[in-house]
Amino acid sequence: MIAMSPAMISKNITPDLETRAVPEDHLSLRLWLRILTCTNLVENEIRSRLRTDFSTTLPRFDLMAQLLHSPNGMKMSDLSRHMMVTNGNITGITDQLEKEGMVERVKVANDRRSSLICLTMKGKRHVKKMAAQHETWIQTFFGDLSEKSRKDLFHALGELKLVTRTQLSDKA
Amino acid sequence: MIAMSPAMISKNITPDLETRAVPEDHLSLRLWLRILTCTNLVENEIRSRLRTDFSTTLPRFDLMAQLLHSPNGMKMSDLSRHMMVTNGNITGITDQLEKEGMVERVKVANDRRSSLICLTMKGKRHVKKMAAQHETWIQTFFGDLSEKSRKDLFHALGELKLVTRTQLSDKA
DNA sequence: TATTGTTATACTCTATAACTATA
DNA sequence: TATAGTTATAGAGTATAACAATA
Repeated sequence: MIAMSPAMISKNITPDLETRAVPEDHLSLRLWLRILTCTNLVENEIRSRLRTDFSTTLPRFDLMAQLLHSPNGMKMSDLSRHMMVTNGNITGITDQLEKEGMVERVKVANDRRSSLICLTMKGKRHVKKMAAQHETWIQTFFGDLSEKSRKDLFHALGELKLVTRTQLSDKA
Repeated sequence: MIAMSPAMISKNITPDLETRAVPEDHLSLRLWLRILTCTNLVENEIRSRLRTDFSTTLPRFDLMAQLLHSPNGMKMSDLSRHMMVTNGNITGITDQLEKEGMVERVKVANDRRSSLICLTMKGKRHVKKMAAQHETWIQTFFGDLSEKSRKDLFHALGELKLVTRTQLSDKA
């Protein structure tokens, strides 16, 4: 028989990362494990669907989705920061996408070190389709949550992001 | 100069995955991108510290942390479900940890196909140290969030986890 | 027939670090 | 000196799928 895929694993069972936390553990840890579980749950499913439906991967989709909202293109260092991965990775993903005709490196006049990564027409068409589908997926996943719940969660996570980032840069 | 590591990237700048969302995007998508950003922020830092301080990786730590709360060991299929990865991966990680003397496969009488993965004494000592340190990190990251905020967030994410899981198993 | 776990394969993504070329 | 991007290297993690042993 075929082994279970992560997407299948996410579905039909209750235990997850969180299960390792015991009641005596502190709130912060349990909170973190719950965040991680939610993320893995959704992310596994998204990765699986991107592969099945569009023969692509999450980082590739992320890069193109970033570009979708930057009509004038982005520098690779910008992409690196936005996607929270190192420079060399962006080079690799860009190389692939360029080979597939999805993006192109456009030289700029004022700084000859850098170039702008832009979607081609083909890339733009393609990522628009994927992004629309992606958003539908997310809406389905979270659809049973009331708008108020989603808004509250959004704001609470904004606070979390802020304090976490503060902590991380404090000790840098 | 040395390229920035993900941990460094996470720190000193504002833009992130979320930045790709524009105001017209729907709430669910923006919520998802924010969750993802929070997770990446913390996860990158944890991965980096596990590597630096303990020469290990997140999946390896996760597996050992799971075992810490299962004194009688766990079957590999259990670990697979808990960690939300496929069977073969658990075999690989277990092989590594067994080679390092951190865990052992213990045969059980009633089902000769499976064995229980247990922490060795060495592994138990080691993971206890790591888990304590890991919890301290998390507490620091989230430390500036009030207890009420953390509790609210915890419950809200519980709801999210529930509805997401329902959605995912509904369409299975 | 179904399950547990292993193996083999191939691939993506990743960090690190040294490097080139600009600025 | 600092920045933008590339390259080389090496490794981890992953899915897929076929497989053996057992249930």
